[in-house]
Amino acid sequence: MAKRKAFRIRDIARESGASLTTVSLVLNQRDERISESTRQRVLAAAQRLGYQPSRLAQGLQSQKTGILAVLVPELQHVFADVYFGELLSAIHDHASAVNYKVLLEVAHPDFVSQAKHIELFDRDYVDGVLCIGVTNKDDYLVDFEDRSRPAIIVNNHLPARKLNFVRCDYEEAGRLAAQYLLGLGHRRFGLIHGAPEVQTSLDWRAGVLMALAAAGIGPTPDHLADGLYTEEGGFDAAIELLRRDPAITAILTGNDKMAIGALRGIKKSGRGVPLDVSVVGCDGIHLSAFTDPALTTVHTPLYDIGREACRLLLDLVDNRIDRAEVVRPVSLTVRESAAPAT
Amino acid sequence: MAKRKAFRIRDIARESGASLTTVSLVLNQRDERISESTRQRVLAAAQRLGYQPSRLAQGLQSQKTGILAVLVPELQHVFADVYFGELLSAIHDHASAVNYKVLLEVAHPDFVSQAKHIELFDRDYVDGVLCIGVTNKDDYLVDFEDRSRPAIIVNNHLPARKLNFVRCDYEEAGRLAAQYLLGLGHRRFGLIHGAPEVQTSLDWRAGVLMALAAAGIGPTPDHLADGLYTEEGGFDAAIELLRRDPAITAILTGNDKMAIGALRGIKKSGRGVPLDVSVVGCDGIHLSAFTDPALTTVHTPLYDIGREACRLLLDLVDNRIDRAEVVRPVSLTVRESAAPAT
DNA sequence: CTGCCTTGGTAAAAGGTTTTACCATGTAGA
DNA sequence: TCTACATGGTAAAACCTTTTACCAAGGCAG
Repeated sequence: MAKRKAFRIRDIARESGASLTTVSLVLNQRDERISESTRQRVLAAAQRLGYQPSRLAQGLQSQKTGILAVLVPELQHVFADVYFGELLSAIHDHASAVNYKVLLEVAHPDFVSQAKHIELFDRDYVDGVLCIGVTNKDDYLVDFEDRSRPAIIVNNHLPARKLNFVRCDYEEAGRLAAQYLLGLGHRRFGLIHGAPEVQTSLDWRAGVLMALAAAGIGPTPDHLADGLYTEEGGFDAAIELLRRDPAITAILTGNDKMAIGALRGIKKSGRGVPLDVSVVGCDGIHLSAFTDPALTTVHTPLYDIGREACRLLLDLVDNRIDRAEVVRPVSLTVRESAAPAT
Repeated sequence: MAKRKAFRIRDIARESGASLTTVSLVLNQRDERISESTRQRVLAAAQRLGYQPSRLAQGLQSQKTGILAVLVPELQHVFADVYFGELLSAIHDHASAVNYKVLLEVAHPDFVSQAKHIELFDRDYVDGVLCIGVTNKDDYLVDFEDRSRPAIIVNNHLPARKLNFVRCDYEEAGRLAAQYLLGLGHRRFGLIHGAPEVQTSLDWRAGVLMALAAAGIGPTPDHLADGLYTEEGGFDAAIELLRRDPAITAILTGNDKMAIGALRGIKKSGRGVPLDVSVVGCDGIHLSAFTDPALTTVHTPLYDIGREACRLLLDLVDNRIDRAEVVRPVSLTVRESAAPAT
């Protein structure tokens, strides 16, 4: 079967006996000047033929593509990660609700070295970009400081750059977790943070340390470990922290994956959670409710963040706003993994 | 800062003193008839201005979009699932290697009821579609039987429909798993299969039952359970199967997520793996190597399948082939979760 | 009867690229 | 001196839509 060509505006003009212009005007509701009878004839023909305008031609004319790109980092199994998955779902949901399409891009080294992030705009692929999982080392983001290429950093920010962002308050997240554990009487803490080139990782750590300092507690470098944002990393870090200081009674982690790893690491070290060691995670991913014990964590509204980022990107694209710098609040979700210090 | 317009072919024509045609010919290497000096002038100008052709205009002319859609089912956390993630990674990798972009679509009820899968083609959004996670109930797929809308079913097939597919041999997967356990001396089996509307789920089950029948074993319906392709489902199913027949010594599952759930369910039922009950999974996802005990499973080459599907879809798009029906072999990965029957 | 305003509609341009068909100019052969 | 044919290049059409500018016909006032 040969390629059946879709009907074009010309076909429906012929079919309805009107001109191209008339058809276009009717279809776009710019039809103040068209008589009702003509309008009906055109509409009927369009309906009958199942006409759909070509996005290519529309885009050429309007200089809009109707497509947004989501730029994800090159990580082992990015697309199998709940964190990225949640953001991606939110973005896709909102985009398709407003008739936008979502293009997927992975920011691997070739992508940035060949300036593909610019090509996305210059070659008319997309109207805007959502960047997720960025780090302070992503220098190519400088190309998005310019208003000419609308972009939003999702759930992160780069202090050194003037970029739009929508994120939640990771400093507050750290503070909440620490204050909760302080309230339970803990005085000896281990911190498992994520990759230090990720700004929110630093924010979270700063929040924790600030709260501890306010309580007169200044943990040594010995009480800090990088959990790489992974379960394995959290596992190793927990074991290492307890080895360095066996008197630790509480461990805070920068995300839930590391907390899940830490749970296992603590058990492996021969201790119980929360009886010997309390754990407080961060993010509130679905799985965090199903660990054993269920994880006490700081809930970051990832889905909201994704949707809001998408919404604001479109505001940027359509020039309804100039800048976007949004910080959303976080909240503590108390479950079973933290208990009073004994 | 106002929107800085990208340079167009007209700009580089003016800049190099050549005509639009000449510029286009040079840039597309259709330049047998252009003198070397003109060629160099054009190339230099294009380089200097950083010219990139508009895909919108190119697409309008060539009637090709350079974009492929990936259609994923509407599932809780699709984008956080290793199975879909692996396929998505493979598809994206191959597509971008050959300069195609990947558009993301979720096949929720509205999407199909509004025939958005057809719109994707008729409105010139994409050149082809890759369908992952389809079921025998996805009637809209009938619209892809027609050659005019190139599509490939990824790692599945629909016996009732004449659709292109690239998948692995799930019947063989079931057979391999069963034969391995038979070889270890097991005679009493429990089967945890995936959703019955998924054809490969039926294939796997048929493969297992065939191998068992060949050994003179005909399990009753009591030995079958639906694990919904999820960890929770596998957990529940394992407990239920062992309740129905406490003499079961081996459990086979249709994917690794269910196997991971089954591992926990078996322990919960007070038995050890593999001492009391052996388990063999299916797929060989990354995580399957890190369970305790490490999972013996049938490896399905998901990444290969995804890449091959993408490759063949492009062959279809460019009319290099007419049909694609590919079945890839699977292989057993022996680890620790299955042991000789006692 | 002339000029002007409505009403209903259309021709043409613009958006950016590729491709087809054609046009100069120069050279060689007869 | 003319034909024949390379060589090097360009104008214009085509892809499809939206928008701007314009036109024809009818009605009305002056």
